[in-house]
Amino acid sequence: MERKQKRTSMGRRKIEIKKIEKSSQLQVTFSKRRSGLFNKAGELSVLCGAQVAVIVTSLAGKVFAFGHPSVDSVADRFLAQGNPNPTSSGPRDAELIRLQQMRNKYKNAESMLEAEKERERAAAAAAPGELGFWWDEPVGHLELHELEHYLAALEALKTNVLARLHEDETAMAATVTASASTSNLLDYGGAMIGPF
Amino acid sequence: MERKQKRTSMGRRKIEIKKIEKSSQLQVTFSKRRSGLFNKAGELSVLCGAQVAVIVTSLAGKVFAFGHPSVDSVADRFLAQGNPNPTSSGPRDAELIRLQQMRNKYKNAESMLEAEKERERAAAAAAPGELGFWWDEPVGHLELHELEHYLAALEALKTNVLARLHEDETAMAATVTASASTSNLLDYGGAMIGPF
DNA sequence: AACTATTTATAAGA
DNA sequence: TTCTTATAAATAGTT
Repeated sequence: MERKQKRTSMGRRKIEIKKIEKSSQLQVTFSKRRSGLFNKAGELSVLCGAQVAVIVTSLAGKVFAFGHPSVDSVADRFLAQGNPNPTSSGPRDAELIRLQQMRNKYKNAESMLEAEKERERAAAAAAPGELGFWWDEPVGHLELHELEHYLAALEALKTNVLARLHEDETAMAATVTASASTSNLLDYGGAMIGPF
Repeated sequence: MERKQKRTSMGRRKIEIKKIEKSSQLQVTFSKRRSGLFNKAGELSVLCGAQVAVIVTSLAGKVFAFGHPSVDSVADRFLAQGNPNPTSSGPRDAELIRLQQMRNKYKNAESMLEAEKERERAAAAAAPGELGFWWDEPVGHLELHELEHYLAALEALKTNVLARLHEDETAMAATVTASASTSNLLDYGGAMIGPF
């Protein structure tokens, strides 16, 4: 079909990866790129059967999180197989009980998202070979206090990550160099270790 | 400059977003897209001053996580300002004490990454206007048990997220529709709520 | 929110 | 895994 507008755009231009100063511009870029990031995360998850979780907090304190599959479905699976008898003792079981308690507490707040979850389950059922699908949660104005929970979560993850790394110390040492040298993450000053 | 090779590639081709069956190709795609995802996350973080955390678990059980700024530096900041007197009581303080304990435990395992962290701090110092930089952790063979911790972390996050949402219930209801309708995440069956 | 001209990310192939 | 190349996607600047 014919075009009635003259060319109106200079098109995309290259930008430096540095903090955007203009607030309005930052806002729109944040929105666009956050969408893009979540989309990429979703594609990675689907294409590779990977579990993905992304958490983004804007300068203004708004928090967005995204993940696949749903935390709930996966948690259920692991709790079911790893903890047949919640009252038995031992460190591992204690851990599981705490997890279970956490889940119970969580379930109370969960009901309000029941509709959303149901929709997710339906979508998941339609995709053969997949166990569940994603959750994508937004959080309102996040004050500093709320971030504590976010940090606690990452803290807990990292604790486990580091403990695990300690066990595999030797293997890790061998892979650090190779991976770091090929990572474009270094462009931003980040360090990359792995994979192994 | 002249090119001596004949054209050798058909170039990139469009693919469907569905699970890749061929294992070798899945591996390559996982690696490339994981890099791309982390890179995007880093750019978003820098461009918009956003806090970003990404966790990816491959089918094989390898886990990669990435975040900005470092969990540690941000946690320190919030603990310091939110909990001037850890021995005072109340629900909030109890929460903080538990968090503090978690951090202490974490610090024990932390030392082995000291070198990496130092490098990160240096990089952060070189970037004016930034508070810290990223951590990017790999974890070795992650068995089902280890995933419990990962899930517990996400669980904790979600608990808080949902509790927070409950407080802002009215505001949320108004934004669900608008956001969901413009999200390409729906292409994969996901539900998007927010932002608000 | 839509529109393009470009820049980026990447699927294949070597 | 790494490099190349052709193409698909993402997105910066505009309207």
